[in-house]
Amino acid sequence: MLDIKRIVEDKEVVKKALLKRMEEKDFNLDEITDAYDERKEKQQEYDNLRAKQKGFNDQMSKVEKGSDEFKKLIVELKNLSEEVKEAEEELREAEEELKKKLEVLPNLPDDDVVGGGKENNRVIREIGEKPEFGFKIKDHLEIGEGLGMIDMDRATKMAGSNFAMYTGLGAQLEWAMINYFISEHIKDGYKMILPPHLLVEESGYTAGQLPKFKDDVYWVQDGSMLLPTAETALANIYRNELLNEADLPIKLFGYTPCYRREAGGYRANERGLLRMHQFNKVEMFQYTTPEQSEAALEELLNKATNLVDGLGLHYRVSQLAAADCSAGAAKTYDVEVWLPYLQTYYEVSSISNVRDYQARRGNIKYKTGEGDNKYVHMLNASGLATSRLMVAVLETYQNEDGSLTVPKALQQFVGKEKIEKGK
RNA sequence: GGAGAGAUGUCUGAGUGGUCGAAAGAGAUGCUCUCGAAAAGCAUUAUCCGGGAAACCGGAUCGAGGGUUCGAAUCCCUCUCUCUCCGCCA
Repeated sequence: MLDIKRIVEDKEVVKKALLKRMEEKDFNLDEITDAYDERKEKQQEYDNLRAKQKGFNDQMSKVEKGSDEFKKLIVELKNLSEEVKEAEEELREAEEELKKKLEVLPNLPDDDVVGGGKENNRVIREIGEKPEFGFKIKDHLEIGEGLGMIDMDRATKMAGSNFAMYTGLGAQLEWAMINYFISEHIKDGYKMILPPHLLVEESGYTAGQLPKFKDDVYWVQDGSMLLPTAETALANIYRNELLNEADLPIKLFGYTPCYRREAGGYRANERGLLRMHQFNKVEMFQYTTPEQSEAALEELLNKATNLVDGLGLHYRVSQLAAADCSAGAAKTYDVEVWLPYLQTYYEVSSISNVRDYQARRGNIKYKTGEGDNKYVHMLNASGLATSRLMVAVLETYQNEDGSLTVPKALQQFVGKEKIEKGK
């Protein structure tokens, strides 16, 4: 949620920032400031009427009940009461109207974020080299299924399309990655969280996924949603709470599966583990002061790339153009690993500074040393999405004989250096 | 799942229709005292919206939403959550 005052005071600046990620026809700031003025007016009317009404309280308490004077006052006050109720209703409507217009606006991109969509994403770092193979390589499914690590057919039988089942060493390898990430985050002083997976609607709203993405999440019968990412949970830990400045930054990470309907459908080549209704992800999260958040974003980026480095995969880091950032993000980096079979880079981590966007939606503040209450800044970063990394690991570490070398960092967790057929 | 009790400010907790944004205590902060600290005394101590340069003024907020009433923290209804007892169960 954007700060309405910012829109009122700096309309042109806000407009210019939004134009980096939206087309002019898709938003209208004048409508918003009009709605704000309308609300202000309705509030004034209501406040005045209420003040008048409350002014009679003293008098009423002193007049004898049932006396002529009492009866006379009642008649007058009944009318006033009606007016107050009308004004209250109008105020409520004006407030709702303003909120409705305001909450659909995405965050303002940072100054150093370029405008436009995907095509303007800027690769800022490229690490390692595309692996060379002296043989015809297989895709991750062929390797994984060949080694008994993944069973797509049976997963589909029990769950429907676009679900995967990890079996045997496949499950162990997936879990090894999670373990590896967890141990690194703990080393870095991040606090581990295992949150609920079913969340109330309000949580989706605070994280910024609702109302926009209501068709992309799974809903269960009593009105809760299955979280599409641990971020949704981690962004709600302190909802409606007041934190202390001394406690910031708060650094957390959580592991959950991510459940997504992927309502848009699939591209033909996104087979196997690339886009699933359920995938595993370790998510990092920080609550900071406004002054701390930019450094925190860089810290999270470094943590994410360190993990990919540890796996020995080739990857690049992109800074996303405004329209490619998720709605809440002011600035986003993507870490994309190289997939040898598809000959393309795929996102395994998205690192975003949402600044106070989620904090406004969830009313999350901190008390400064001076005693002011200010909105916290919040940052989220995958650290990392393991199911997609599995694709890169399977393809990058495949051997000509169909076996798989286990990346060094994972060997202690898998208990093997190599995965071979039938062994 | 059944029965009951409850939800008030940073915390504990009083408040059953008007003078209540809310007693009292704790905590915190400031001042006095002190070489310093403790103790003691005094003072201050919610957030949001609107107006104002400011002092300050008006309004909202006592779990959430609705209702009754001229008037609601207080009465009624619904919901959420917490606690106790019983049942059931990883």
